[in-house]
Amino acid sequence: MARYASVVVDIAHEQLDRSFQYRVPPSLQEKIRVGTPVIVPFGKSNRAIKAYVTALGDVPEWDEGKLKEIEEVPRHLLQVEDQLVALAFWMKEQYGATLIQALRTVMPVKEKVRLREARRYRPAPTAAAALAEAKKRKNCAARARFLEALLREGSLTEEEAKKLPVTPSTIRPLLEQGVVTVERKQGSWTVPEWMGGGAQPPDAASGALPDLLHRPAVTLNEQQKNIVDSLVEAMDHREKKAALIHGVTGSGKTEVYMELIGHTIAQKKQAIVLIPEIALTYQTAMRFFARFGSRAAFVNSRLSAGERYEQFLRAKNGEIDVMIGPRSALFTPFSRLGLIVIDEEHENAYKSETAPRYHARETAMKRAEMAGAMVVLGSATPSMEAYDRACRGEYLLYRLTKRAVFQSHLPQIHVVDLREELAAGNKSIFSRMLQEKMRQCLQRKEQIMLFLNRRGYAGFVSCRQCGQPVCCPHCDVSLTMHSDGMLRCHYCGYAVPTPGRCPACGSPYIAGFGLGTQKVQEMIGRLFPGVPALRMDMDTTSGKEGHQKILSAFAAGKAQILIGTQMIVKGHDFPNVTLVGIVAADLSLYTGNYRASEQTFQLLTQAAGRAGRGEKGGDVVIQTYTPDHYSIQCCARQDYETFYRREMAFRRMLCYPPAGYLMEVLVTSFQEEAAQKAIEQYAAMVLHAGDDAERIGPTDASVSRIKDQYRKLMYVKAQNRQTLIEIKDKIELLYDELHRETCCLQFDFS
DNA sequence: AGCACGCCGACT
DNA sequence: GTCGGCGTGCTC
Repeated sequence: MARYASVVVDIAHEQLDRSFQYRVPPSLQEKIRVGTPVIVPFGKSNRAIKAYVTALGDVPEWDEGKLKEIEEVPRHLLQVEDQLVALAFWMKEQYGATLIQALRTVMPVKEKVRLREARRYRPAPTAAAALAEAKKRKNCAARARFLEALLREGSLTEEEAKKLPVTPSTIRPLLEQGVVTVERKQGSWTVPEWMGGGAQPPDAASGALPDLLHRPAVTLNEQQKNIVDSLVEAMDHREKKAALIHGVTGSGKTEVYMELIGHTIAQKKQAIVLIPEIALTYQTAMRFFARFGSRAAFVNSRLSAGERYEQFLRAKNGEIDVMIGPRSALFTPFSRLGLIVIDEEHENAYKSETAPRYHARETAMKRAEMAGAMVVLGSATPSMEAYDRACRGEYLLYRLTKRAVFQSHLPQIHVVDLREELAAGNKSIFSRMLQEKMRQCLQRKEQIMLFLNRRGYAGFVSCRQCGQPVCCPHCDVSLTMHSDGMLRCHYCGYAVPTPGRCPACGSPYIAGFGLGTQKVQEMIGRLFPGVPALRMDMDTTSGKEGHQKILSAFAAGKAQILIGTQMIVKGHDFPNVTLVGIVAADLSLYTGNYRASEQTFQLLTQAAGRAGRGEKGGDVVIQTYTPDHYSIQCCARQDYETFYRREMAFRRMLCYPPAGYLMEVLVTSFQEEAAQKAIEQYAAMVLHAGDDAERIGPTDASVSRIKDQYRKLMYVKAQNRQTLIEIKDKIELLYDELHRETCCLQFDFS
């Protein structure tokens, strides 16, 4: 039995973001495990606070005399929080991260900076008098400073107060006297500002809620009805823990989700709906409000921390039954969770980019298992992982093949071989077919989307003489040419004017390569003078509001052509779009990632789905230099099954996921030798691990330096996940022992 | 975060 | 001397 326990204290502050060791009294030894919530005395006043046990041991890591004793194990805690903490432990174990990082992920409320932003000081009516008083007295300089600024500005944030400078110990007495009030930004269940703002849930005032829950908002077609019936059965009898709905774009998956959520609520349980951030539109929000009224709530990255906190609080208090949001909504503290829906399950937005690099799909499965809930996945182009599991019977599998929208047709897809275009003397970036279709479409006064998986103006600049591209001195990536004549690094923002001569060999034969949205826009301008074309990519707009503006302008018909990268094909419906052009499908096909084919298939299918959302039908033109590739062929025939089989064969052959498991080990350091040495030691360890693990690398990462940090990586493949986790644990131990000081270590399971 | 500690000027 | 305002630093 362990005599000492390390705990993390349940307080929202950076400086407390570490563990403290306590003695475990004999009476509690049976009860205390890693992850157990405990009450401990803390600080000079020994106030009792809640903490979680992070480690157990028999060695005191602190002056033993100063160690305090754990007070108690609380009896009836909010089980939700404890469940989420357990989930954090699981995530740490599965994905590799510090416990603190994992806890922070599941308890996003505790964010120091954000909470600060949400707080505002305002002067009370008595403030002016208090200021005069403070000025009279000589030892109240800070007080006067604060009150003066407050009266001048009307209100101050905590940040602004700090700059004056004024510390909390000056403000506290003023708050107690009521001279100053503090205002926390209150969230509300109205549609948030960023979604068009202000509107109220339709039935909020009428109290017509119970009625709504039992009445289907729309009539379901036969397919939808069958799926709902079967899933309700599965939910009630706990036959299976998960299901996958493979439904073509526009086949009405949302209606199925709504029914299932309605059923969940009727069972007095709660539901979480995960949506890729970009797909959460005003229309979607209104549909949920229309059905579930104020029992539904949304979270979103644009919400202030205060608003988000408010929503999570409402969830904890049982005031809501449905939470809709991006992957972080998975950690909504519902205590009676019954259903998790993951829409567009294949989206890579569900994979976290920061430690713990969890996948929302896998983590949802774990949370559902803990809570006894059901997981329902939906996609028009299921991920290889999900479809593989469904095929093997781990998930129930359903298909929705009919478009629910009346009279809408699947688009006609044409594949154009760009090699033939060149042979025929067409040097334009638009094939003859695309040009012709665009012309016809413009004549019919319909709209066109041109899709390009690239950003910037003309890609990189390289020398024809020596072949060297112009690179960023900090990041070792090629710089991208922009229309203002500057070359920019997409990682660190480094910018330099386009050189007239090659920096490497001095040759004047230096020029740009590639294709960007700006270039496409220019070509459109030349081909169709006077036709308004909008462009949307990372460069044209700063922030998501800008994107929204462009999309609304296009939807309102202010332009006939929309040119853009991935972001234009996700989630938005434009009924007047009858032509979608994919300028160069190859751009996403040869990125050097083993998922490139899958991503291309998904992207093309999605882009194709944008055409003909109205009654008019539509055309899709895919331009490519490799028209025979199965991603393109299967997309053109709208044949997911064949794509899946071809891709799965490829994955099996090379043991890539989901046929095997793959772990990336990334070491970063300001000192190149340190990173190199560390990765080599880890590599040697994998070799000794024997078993079924296979090592790839180590090598420099494809971007070998970012912001002056060197990046070394290796991959480990194995037949089962546990092998990889064991290797990960060993590497973590070695890292803690030897490289902690000089390097950062990250894992990525894909 | 929340609290004690210690420094400093002001006042009985 | 003592009191209150104010900044600083620590919490096993």
